[in-house]
Amino acid sequence: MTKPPHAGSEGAAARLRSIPEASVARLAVYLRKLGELAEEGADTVSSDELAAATGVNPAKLRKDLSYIGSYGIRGVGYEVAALVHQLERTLGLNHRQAVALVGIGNLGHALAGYSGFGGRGFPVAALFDVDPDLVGIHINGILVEHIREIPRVCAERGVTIGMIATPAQGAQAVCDLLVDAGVRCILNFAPAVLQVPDEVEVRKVDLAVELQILAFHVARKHVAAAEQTGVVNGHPVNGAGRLVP
Amino acid sequence: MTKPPHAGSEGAAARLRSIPEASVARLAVYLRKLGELAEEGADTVSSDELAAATGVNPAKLRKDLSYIGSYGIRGVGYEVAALVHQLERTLGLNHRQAVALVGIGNLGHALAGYSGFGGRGFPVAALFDVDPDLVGIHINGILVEHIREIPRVCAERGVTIGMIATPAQGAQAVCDLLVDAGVRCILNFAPAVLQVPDEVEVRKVDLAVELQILAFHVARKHVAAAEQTGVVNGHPVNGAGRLVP
DNA sequence: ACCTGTGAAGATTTTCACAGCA
DNA sequence: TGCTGTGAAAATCTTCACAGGT
Repeated sequence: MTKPPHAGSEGAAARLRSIPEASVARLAVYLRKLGELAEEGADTVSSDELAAATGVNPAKLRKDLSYIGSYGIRGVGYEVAALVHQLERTLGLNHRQAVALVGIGNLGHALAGYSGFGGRGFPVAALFDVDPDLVGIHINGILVEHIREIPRVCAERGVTIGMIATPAQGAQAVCDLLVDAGVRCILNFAPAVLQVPDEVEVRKVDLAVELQILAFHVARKHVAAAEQTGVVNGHPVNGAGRLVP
Repeated sequence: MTKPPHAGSEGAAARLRSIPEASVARLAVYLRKLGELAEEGADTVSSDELAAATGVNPAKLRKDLSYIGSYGIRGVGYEVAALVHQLERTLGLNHRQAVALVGIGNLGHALAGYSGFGGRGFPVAALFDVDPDLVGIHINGILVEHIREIPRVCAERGVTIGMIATPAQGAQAVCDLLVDAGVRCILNFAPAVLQVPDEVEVRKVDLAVELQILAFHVARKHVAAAEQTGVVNGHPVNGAGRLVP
C-alpha cells in the first residue's frame, strides 16, 4: 500500500495533509449524499452507487476516499455511518465553525437567513455592515453591528470563517479587518480580487462570472447547432464551423 | 504560430471552439477588470499588470488570451477597448441572454433583486415558484408565475439561461421543465445533482460545500500552526504533525 | 462473484523560458 | 528594450484496468 502524497502514516495529520484540492470539493458532495442515504436507512453503499448519485466517475470517487483512509469493505462497499464520521472529521466538521457575514445588502440578507448554513454546522455568529440604517437591527435574531466592531466581536465569538458580501469597493478594507481579527478563511462574494497574506485562504463565489461562463456555452451550442443546419445568425457556415467568406 | 486545440483558422467558430474550460472562467474575470481600467481611462495594459490585478500568473493570462486570437502588441501590451470587445464576443455577451429564475425563496429573492445580473447583460426575464403566496406578486417589477407556465413564458421571452434556487427535492422536476422549454444552460443553486441530456450544460453553485471546503482548510491550518507550537487541541504532536501516541 | 484500493496511463492545466516583433 | 505569443517541461487531475481481499 503506497499512500500517494501522504508522508505520515495515520492519524489527524495524515488525513488532513495533501488531499488534492479537487478531491476536497467532492468529499463535501459525497458527505451530503451519504447523509441522505443514512436517513433512508442504508447501511452500506458501493462506489458505483454513490458515484452515480453524485455524478462522479466511480474510480475517481474511490481514489478520493482513499485519501482519507481505507474504510471500504471489498465485495461489499462502504459502511455509511462510518464513512460519514470519517468525512466529517476530515472536513473539520466535528468542530463548530462560527461564521461572520459582512455586508447585509441584497445578497447578504439572503445569506444571513440561509438555513443551509446553521443546519450544517456553520452558525452565523455575527453580522456587520456600515449602513446606519442596518446597524442595530436583528436578522434571524442576530444583531447587525458596525464593521469597526469586527476585531472585538470575532475574537469574542471565536469566528473562524468570514463571508464578504459587500460591494466591490469596500471588500478589501473589510478583508483586512477580518484578517487582523485572526480570521484565516474567507468566502468572498464581492466581485473583487482580495490581497491577503499567504496563510489566509480565500474562495470566491462570483455569480456574474458563472453566468458569463454559461453565456459562452450558449454561444458554443449555438454554433454547434448551426453546424447541423449550416447557418449561424443567418450566415452560412462550412462543415468546420467557420463562416463561409 | 501553432494554434493549440483549434482546428479552424479564424472567425466565430475558431474563437468559440475548444477554449479550455479553466481559461473561459478566467476570461470573465479579465473582462471585468478591463472594464474598470477602461473607465479609469487606460488605453493599454500589459499582461503583468492585468495578471497582478486579477491574481493570475502572467504567462497563464497570455495563454488564455491567445486562445481568442492575437490582439496584443509586443513591447506595449493589450489595447483595452479592443480586448474588451473581443472578450465580449467570445463570451457571447454581444447577444442578450434572458435569464429565468425558478424558486423565489430566501436565496431566490436575493438573486431576483441582484443588480449584478441585469447590469451585466443578463436581464432576469421571468420568475417562477409553486407557492400560491408568491405567484402573482412582483419583484423588481417582474411578475412571479407558476412553474407550469415555464414552457410558454420561456419560449415567449427567449430565455437561454435558467437558474434554479428551489429546495433540493424540487430541483430535478424544475430542471426537466426548463430543458423541455429549450433551455440549454442552467445555473443550479439547489444542493442536488441534476440529470440532464448531454446537450445541456449545468453549473452548480453550492454554498454549503464552499463553507465545508473552507472548514477543511481551517482544520489544516490548525494542524500547520500546531506543528510550530507542538500542540493540537491540547495534544502534543511530533514534527510530522502526527498526534504523539 | 463482487467491489475496493491503487499503480500506471492519459488528459488537462500550469508554469517556465525564450524566440520574435514593435 | 519591453512585452507578447508559444513550444516544451512540470504539475495536477482523471480514468483505466486489474490485483487482491471478503
